[in-house]
Amino acid sequence: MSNVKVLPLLEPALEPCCPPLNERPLTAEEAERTAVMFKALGDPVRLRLFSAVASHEGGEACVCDISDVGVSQPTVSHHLKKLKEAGLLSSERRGTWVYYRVEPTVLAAMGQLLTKAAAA
Amino acid sequence: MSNVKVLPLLEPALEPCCPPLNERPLTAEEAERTAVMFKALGDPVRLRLFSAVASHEGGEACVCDISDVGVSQPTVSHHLKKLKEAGLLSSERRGTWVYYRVEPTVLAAMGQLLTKAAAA
DNA sequence: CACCTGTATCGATAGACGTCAACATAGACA
DNA sequence: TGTCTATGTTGACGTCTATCGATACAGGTG
Repeated sequence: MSNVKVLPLLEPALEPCCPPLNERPLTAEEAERTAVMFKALGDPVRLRLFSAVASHEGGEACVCDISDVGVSQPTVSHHLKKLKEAGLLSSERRGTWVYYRVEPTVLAAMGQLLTKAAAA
Repeated sequence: MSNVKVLPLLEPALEPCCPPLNERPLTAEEAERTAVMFKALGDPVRLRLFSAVASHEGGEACVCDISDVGVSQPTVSHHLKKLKEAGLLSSERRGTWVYYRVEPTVLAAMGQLLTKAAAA
């Protein structure tokens, strides 16, 4: 089950998933895929976890490095899973610890959705 | 009630609310404010409405121009209110119609949160 | 004034979501 | 093998939220 590909926009990988938000109205399907990513960042705890990983040395961090966000350990695990399912983080086990790292491609795509829209 | 200021990051207006997501871990308060904006775009219907406004001529649109997203009129109104409360849209009544327009400052700030993080 | 159209609000409801305690799993080490 | 630590999963519970029909409000027109 954890092997299932749920990354919403890594399949095309060439296109940033969707056009900038001001180019044309998004289709229902485009909106569905894109909303998953924004929703993933739409929770304060997830935003802190993501920021903690992104700002950590090398753009990756062990769960033990970032789990001090005021919620229980299962909740941290749950939120990291959500971020992973949204394609924003990837994880890798190295010995005892699990390391999460940011997916820069997806991050850049999201950013361009907004900055290109803001510029025009 | 509609005059109440709920825009989460228009008060500073100088700073993009928070540092890029990879500069340092967000504080709880920063995450709280920022998550509101991402959450607003984390719904497919809202994303379509926002994209419809942003891509409309002049960056603004009447509700009647964009309300064909497959949900009832009260639901459209509800989502537009959410986007407005998040600071992403502003509205103005002109005669019979209400026009919504994008708030480019906020949009750019969100974009930089992501693009600066992706670049580094 | 009455009536029509466009938009917002109210109240209810079903489903999604965040959270936790309890338990399960994976790897390290003795 | 057994035990300890780190992380993930399960199940339950309360709250939030998306949605709708009904209704209210605003502005134009007659």
